[in-house]
Amino acid sequence: MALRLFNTRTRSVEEFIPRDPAGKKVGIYCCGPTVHNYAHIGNFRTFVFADLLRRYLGFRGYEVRHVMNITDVEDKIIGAARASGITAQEHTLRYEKAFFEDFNALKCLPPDESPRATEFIEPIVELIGKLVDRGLAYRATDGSVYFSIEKYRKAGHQYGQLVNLNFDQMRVGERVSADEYDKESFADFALWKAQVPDDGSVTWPSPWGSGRPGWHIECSAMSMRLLGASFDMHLGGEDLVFPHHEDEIAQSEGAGLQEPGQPFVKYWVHASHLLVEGKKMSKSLGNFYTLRDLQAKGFDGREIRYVLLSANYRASLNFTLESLNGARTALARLDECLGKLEELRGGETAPAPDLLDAFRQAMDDDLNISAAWGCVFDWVREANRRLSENAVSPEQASAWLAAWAGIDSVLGIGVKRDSEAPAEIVALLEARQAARKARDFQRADAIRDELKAAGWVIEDTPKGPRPKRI
RNA sequence: GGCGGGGUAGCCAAGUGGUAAGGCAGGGCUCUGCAAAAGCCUUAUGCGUCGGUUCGAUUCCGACCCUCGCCUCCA
Repeated sequence: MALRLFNTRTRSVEEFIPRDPAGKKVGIYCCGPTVHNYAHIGNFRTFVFADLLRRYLGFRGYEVRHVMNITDVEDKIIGAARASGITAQEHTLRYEKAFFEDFNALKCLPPDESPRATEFIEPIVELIGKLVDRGLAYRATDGSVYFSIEKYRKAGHQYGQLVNLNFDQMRVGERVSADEYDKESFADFALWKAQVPDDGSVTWPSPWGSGRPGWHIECSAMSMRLLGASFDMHLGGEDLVFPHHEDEIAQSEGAGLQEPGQPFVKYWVHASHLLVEGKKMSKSLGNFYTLRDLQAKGFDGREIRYVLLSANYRASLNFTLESLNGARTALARLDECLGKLEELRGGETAPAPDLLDAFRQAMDDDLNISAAWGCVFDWVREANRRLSENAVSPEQASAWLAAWAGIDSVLGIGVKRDSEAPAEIVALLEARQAARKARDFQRADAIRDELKAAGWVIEDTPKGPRPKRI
C-alpha cells in the first residue's frame, strides 16, 4: 500500500509517487510565515500539518528535503516598522525569532532550509527577467512589472489549474488596491513593485528601476532555486490556492525551466482553516489566539499540537479551550501507560507489528490522523488491561515501546518525563509511609495535603507510592 | 453572483450500501485505610431537513436550510 494524498491540482486523492526515479528523495516546499507580527493558531495549523506530512514521509522511508520560506518584505512589515521607528529588518528579525520559538514549542522539526525573501532578490530579478524576455511580463507606466495572464494563455499555458476560474463572473475590482491601476488587465499581478516614498529604504535596484518583489514571485524563485524547476510537493493554507499558488504556477511554468511535460509541482496539498469556538477567528470576537496567548492560559505546546492534530487536514477544525483541556487529560493517560511500560521494559525487541501496521494503514489514507489516534488509544486501553492483569512481559513492553517510538516520530508528541522528586519530597513520602504503616491515617493524609500544596500528588500502587508532579 | 469544502452524541472527531472508531465531559465499578489528575466498563434506533433509488441509506441521487473558504498580497 502506498500513501495517498488529496492533490488540489487534480481535485482527487492520488497515490504519492516521488519524482525521484529511485523513489527515495522528496522535495517539499511550504509557504511560510510573513514575519510582520506573532503568528496565530490558525497559521500554526498549516505548519503543524506540514510537519506531520514531512515526518510521515520520513517514517515511510523517504529522504525529505523540506523548505519553508520566510516572507520578510511586504506592505504590513514596512508599515509596522515605520510606525515603531525601526528598520524593516529589525522588525522582521524580531518576529522571525518569535516564530521559530513558537514553531519549536509546537514540536515542529526545523525545515532543512528557511530562506528569507530579501536574501533571494537576485534569483527573483533573474526570474522576472526571464518572464520579460519571453514576453509574458511587461513594465507598466508606474514602473512596476506585471505578469500578463492573457499572454501566458496565448503561449499555450493554462491559467486556472487549481481553481475553476470564470473571470466574467468574478466580483472584479472590489479589492484592487489603488497602486495597481496601471495593469493592462485586472487579472494581471505584480512581479516587481516600483518604489514608492513609503517604502523608505526597503528597495532594491533592478533592470526596471528600484523597487521590491511582488508577493508571489519569491516562492517561485526560492522553491525552484532550492528544489529544482520541478519538485514533488507544495503545501500551504487553503486560502493560498488562489491567487498565490495559481500565480506561482504561472510564473514558474511561464519561465519554461521545466523539462518538457513536467509540471512545476506534482502534488499541491492544502490545509483547511480552523475555527475557534465555532467561529471564524477574529480580533473583535476575542477568539484570536497567538501561541503565546494560549501559553499564558497555561497550555503547553504539546497540548496545542495535540489539538491541531485532532482532525484531518482537509476538514475545518474547531479549536476550543475545552478541547485543549481534553488534550491534557488524554495525553496524561497516554503518558501514564507509557510510563508503566517503561518501568517494565527489558531488552531490545522488534517493534510490535500490529500497532505499526494499523497506524500506517490509517495514515496512508490521506493522513487519516483521527483513525491513527484511534489506533493509539485502542492500544493504550489494551495495554492497560493487560498491565492490570500483570500479563505484560518485559519483551512485550519493549516491543510496544519500540512501536510507539516509530509512531511518535510522526506524531511528535513525545513522552512527558516524570520529573524526579527532590529530597524533601522523598522525605515527606517516607514519613507518610511510616505513618500509614503505623495506621496513623490522619497524619498520613496531612502529609498528603502538604505534598499536594508543594505540587506533588501521590498514587498508592501495589509497588508502593508514586509521586507525580501536578 | 461564481467556484469549492462542511453539517455524525453535551463538546471534539473518524467511518460505512447492511445497521455508528477514538478522545474529552457524564454515569457505573475496581484497586485503596481513605484517595487519586490510577485502571476497567458504559454512554447516538441515530449521522442538517424533506423527498427519491434500494430488500436495506447516515452512506447513492435531487431539492432545500445552515455554515466555512476563495473570487487579487489572508495559513
